[in-house]
Amino acid sequence: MNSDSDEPLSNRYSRSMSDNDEDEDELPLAQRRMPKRQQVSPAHSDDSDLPISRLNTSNGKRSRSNHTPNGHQRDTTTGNHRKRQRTSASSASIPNGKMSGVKREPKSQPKTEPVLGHRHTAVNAEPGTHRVPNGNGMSQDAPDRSNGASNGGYRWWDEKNMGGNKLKWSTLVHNGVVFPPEYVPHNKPLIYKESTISLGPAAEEIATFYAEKLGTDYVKRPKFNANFFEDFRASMKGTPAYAIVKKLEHCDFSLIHQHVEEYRRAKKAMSQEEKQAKKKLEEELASKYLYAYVDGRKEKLGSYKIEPPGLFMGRGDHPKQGKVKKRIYPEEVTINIGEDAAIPECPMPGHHWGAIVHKHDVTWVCYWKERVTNQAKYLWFAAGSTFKGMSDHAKFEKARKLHKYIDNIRRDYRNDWKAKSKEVRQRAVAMYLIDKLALRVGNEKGDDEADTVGCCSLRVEHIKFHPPSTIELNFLGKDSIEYRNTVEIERLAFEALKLFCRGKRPGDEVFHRLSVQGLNDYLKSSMDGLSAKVFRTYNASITLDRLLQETPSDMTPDELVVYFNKQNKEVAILCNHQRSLPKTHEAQMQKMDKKKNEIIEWLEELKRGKSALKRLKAGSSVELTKMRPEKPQFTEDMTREQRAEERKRANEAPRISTSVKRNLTQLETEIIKVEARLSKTESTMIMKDDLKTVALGTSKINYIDPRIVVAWCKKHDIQIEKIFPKTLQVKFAWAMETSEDFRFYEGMVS
DNA sequence: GCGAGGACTTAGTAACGAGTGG
DNA sequence: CCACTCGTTACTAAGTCCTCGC
Repeated sequence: MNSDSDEPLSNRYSRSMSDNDEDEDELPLAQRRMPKRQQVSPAHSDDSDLPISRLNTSNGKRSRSNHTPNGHQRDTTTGNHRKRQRTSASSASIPNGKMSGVKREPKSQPKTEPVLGHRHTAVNAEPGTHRVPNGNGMSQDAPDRSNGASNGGYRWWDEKNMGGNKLKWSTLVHNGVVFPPEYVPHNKPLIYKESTISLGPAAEEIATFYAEKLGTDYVKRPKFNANFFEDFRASMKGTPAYAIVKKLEHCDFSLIHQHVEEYRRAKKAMSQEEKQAKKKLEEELASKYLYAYVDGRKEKLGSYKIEPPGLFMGRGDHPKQGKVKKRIYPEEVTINIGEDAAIPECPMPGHHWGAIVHKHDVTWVCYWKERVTNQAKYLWFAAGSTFKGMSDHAKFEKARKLHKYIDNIRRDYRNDWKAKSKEVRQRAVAMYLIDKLALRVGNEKGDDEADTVGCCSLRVEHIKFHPPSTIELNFLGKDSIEYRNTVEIERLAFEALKLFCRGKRPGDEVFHRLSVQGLNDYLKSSMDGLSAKVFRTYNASITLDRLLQETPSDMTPDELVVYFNKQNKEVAILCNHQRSLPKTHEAQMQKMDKKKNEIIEWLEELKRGKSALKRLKAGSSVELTKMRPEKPQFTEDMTREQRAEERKRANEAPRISTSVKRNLTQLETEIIKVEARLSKTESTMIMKDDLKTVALGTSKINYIDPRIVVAWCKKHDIQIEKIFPKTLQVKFAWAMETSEDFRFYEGMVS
């Protein structure tokens, strides 16, 4: 517990206003700085305080929906204590919102001299000097010892001093990036009130974006349609269509939609050779652009393509969904490259790069501003690159380090639930929720973004209290994914939380005194580099590590993989990683159910036969009735469609009763086999239904220390490819040599 | 000290294509 | 062999966290 005197005056002031007062009129202060507190000394901890899996909660039900769980929008006139209006104001800071022509430097100045892109004029380097040997700077092909690795097989994890540098590279050479091709009009008209309207190329392209989305849920959303139509109509300005096309309801995109469908069909129906040719073309392009040289090493990029134009597909209730994302031209793009490297030729004739910079402290090769959200977009290196690998490794080492501090941190936040200062109490309860429930921290969001929340931005309407100490959380989190969890929490935290909500309106923030910055600043005082997101990584990884320790020893490899996925699922549920219900899920379940019933039917027949046989003398056999599906009757001249039709008919036809003979030994072995098949079918069904809305991949890619997986695979003699697909093996190349003894929370470098 | 925005990670989904079982 | 499933990859939106400039 920190004493008042340790605090800056500003905090004391805010405390005097709020301490122990649960006044409903209490206004959030603009200042939400947290007091510094004494350093927590590291200590080892036991295995207590595991995060509680969502499965064990009284109500493990989770669902997903596209609407606000609470069914209503926050009252912005009364209950809005949130800082908003960030982006709208900022977009105005760029005059006219355009960059073209003017070579504009991105706001943050590079450490090295920036060079505004004047039509590929080489910068800093005198012509012809300090250049990589050949013209394009990509000649010195380092030998690729990589085995498909993204970084030429460079084993950075063998180096003494990996990462940690402010400067990320000394030399950077690449060939630039590729732009989406110009639009080629198809001249299919729009139908408006039953007459055809030919659109100019600009409007036609936008209409085509929309036609591509027909059939999806997006076009059912009023906001999506309204935003689209506004931009669509604006694109018609100056053409005759502008005077005619006034309402989306009267627009019929079916001719364009037809064209889109035809194009899709044709693409699908391409011959093998055509597909090959296309693939080859793509590979040729990739061979020029997909790799860059970092300090002389060949490193793979994540992508070399500027995003093509289209409609902005914002998730959830995004205010800007449906708006048109315009085509990006080189003038809007900033290239980051080494001073000595040749400046890549601008791939679009008649255009030039927006700017060329030499920022050694960042890892992107190109940057532009996306005009709908005003967000910066970058092209980065691939997941298996040295940059990403090092940073991934550092992320997990940081999470492992947290283990040394976690006991103290938990002890402290429990103590702080009783603190005098409300800010301290709010911070302590928020930390508890972040730790226990693996919640995201929840930054403030603007009015021009979907209304989603995390821990710090939780509102009163998101929590229900069920005494003595159970809370029911229901809110939309990242990507507007619903978080729904009813969970028992510690009594003191429950009481504190209830107090935070007392007298507030539904739209008020629960932790109105707490800021993300304040929370993270405080965490840093407990452990160097600690921030809220580390808890998610830590709890996800340590949960899996511990669960895997309990692996039964008598499992077959197949069973082990199933077992792994089951534990992986626990982690995914902890992190609330969801996916949408697969469209065919219901049908698949029905199919499996049918199969299961058929197995049961056959099993009963076998058992009936067995008991019948017992009444007969040894060596005799019995007649059984086996139901077989009808076989499809194909003829030579049948078309593809006819064959499919026939297959379907046979499948749906009543099964044919056949008679088979079995003796006792045959029966007994078959019963065992069929029982095994039945149990496998049943467990697959349960698993499938369990996982229908759970996404396992996200935790595997982002939260689970890959060394845990590698160690487990080695220990149980499971091939790594059963757990990690090829791309993950490349991404986690640094973890592949982990020994089977590896434990997430032991033996880490401090 | 604060807000804006820059840099980077994390996220779900659509498209693709390899594997598989009838 | 062929259709269908399912795992994988590509894509890009949406978070986190920190720095920068006022």
